[in-house]
Amino acid sequence: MSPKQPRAAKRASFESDIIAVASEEFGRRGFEGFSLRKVAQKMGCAVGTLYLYFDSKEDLLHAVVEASFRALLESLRALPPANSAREMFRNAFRAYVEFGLKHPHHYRCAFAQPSPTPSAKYQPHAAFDLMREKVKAGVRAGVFQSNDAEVITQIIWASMHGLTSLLIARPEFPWEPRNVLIDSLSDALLTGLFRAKPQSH
Amino acid sequence: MSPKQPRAAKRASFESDIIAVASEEFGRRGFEGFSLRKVAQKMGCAVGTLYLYFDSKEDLLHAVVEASFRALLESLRALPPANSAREMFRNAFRAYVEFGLKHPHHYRCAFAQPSPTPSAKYQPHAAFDLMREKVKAGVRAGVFQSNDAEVITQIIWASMHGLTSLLIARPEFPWEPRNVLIDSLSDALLTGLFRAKPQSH
DNA sequence: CGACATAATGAACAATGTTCATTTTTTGAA
DNA sequence: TTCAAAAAATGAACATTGTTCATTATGTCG
Repeated sequence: MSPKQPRAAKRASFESDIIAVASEEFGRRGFEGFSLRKVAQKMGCAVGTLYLYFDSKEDLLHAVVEASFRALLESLRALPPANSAREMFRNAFRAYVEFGLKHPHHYRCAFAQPSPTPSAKYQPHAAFDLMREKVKAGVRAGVFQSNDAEVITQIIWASMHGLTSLLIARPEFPWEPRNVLIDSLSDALLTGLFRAKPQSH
Repeated sequence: MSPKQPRAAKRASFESDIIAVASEEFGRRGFEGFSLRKVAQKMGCAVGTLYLYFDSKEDLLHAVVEASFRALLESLRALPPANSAREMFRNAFRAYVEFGLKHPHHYRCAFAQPSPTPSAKYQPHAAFDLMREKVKAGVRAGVFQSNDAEVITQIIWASMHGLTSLLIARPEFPWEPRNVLIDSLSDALLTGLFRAKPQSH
C-alpha cells in the first residue's frame, strides 16, 4: 500500500511539531532553561531524532523565532487602515512593541547573539521591509522632512526596538505606564520626522 | 612579621584581578565562549578558587558588566560642557551609543536575561539617574514641551538603547553610516521633545 | 614551635549539546 | 506476500560546562 501521507509531508509535519513544542518550551523556560532533551521528552522521541530535522540547537531556535516573527509580520499587515500616514505609523509602532511584549523570550532571542555561523541571522527583516515600503510611500507623498527613506526607516526601527527591548530586559524597573511610553515615544519621534502640520498657503 | 598587604587588601586585589581577566576574556569570546575554567587558567588558579570570590558565573559577569558601566558613567560625566541643553543631549546620546559599540559584549550582557536571582540586575541605572537630572533641569528651564521628566528620560533612554542594541545585534545589516543614524535619531527625537525654537515674543 | 583559621585545590557530580554505530521501520519490486 | 535495500529513529558515549566539597596547603598569632 502506498502511504496516505507522502514521506515529505510526514516529515514536514513532524518538523513543525518540533517547532511548536520547542516554541512552547522556549516561551515558558526562556533561553537558559531551554534544553533539547526536554524538547525530545515532550515530543516523545529521542534526542538524536531532533538532529535529523535540525542541524543544531541554534538552528532549531532559529526556526522557532522565525515562526514568531512571521506572526509579527502578519499582525502588521492586518493593521486596520489609518486616516493618515502619521496615524498609520503610530499604530504600527504600537503593534510592534506589543508583539514583543507578548513574546518576550522570542523577541529577545531574535536579537540575541551574533554568532557568525548561520549566515543571515534570525531576520525580522521582512517586517523591516514592510515598514520601509510605508516610509517610501510617505517620502513620495512629501510628509517627511527628509527624503532619505532608509535613514527614516532605520531610525523608527531603532526606537521601536529600543522601547520593546528595554521593557523586556528590565521588568523590575519603575517604568511609566506602557501606553504612555509607547505614545510619547512615537509621537515625539514622528513629530521630529514629519513636516510641520500642513499649513494652507 | 605582619603582612605588608593586609588580608582584605590582598583579597580585594585578587578579586579585581579576576574581574579584569574575566572582562578581557568576555570581551574577546563573548557570552557563549566565556568559561570559568578559561578564566581560572588565565588567572593561574583552580576553578574552585573563583567561587571563593564570586557566588556564581552570573555573579562574576555581573561584576564585569558593572565595572564597564562605571566607565560609561564617567564618560558621560566627563563630557565637555555644551552651549545649549539641546546640544548637551545630542552629545550624551552620541557618547552613549559609542560606548556600547566599543564594548558590544558587555553592553549586550547588561541587558541580557532577566533571571530572577540577583535582585537588581546589572544596572546602568546610575547613568540613567544622571540623565534624569539633566532632563529635570531642562524641564525647570522650560525647554521641553512636556513637564514629565520621567517619561522624557525613559523615552530618550529607549531610543539610545535601541540604536545601540540594533547596531550590535545585527552587524551584517546594511546600515546607513553610524554617524548619520546617531545624529538623525537624536535630532528627530529632540525636535519632537523640545519646544519649537525660542521665538522672541 | 605549634595550633588554629583561612585559602586554595582539583577530583567528582549533574546537566548540557552533539555524534554515530546499532536497531527499527518503511518502501517497492519480485 | 516476501524480502532486501533504504530511510528513520534510537540512546549510549563523548566532551564540555557550572558547581560542590572533602582534602591539602598556607598563613597568622599565642
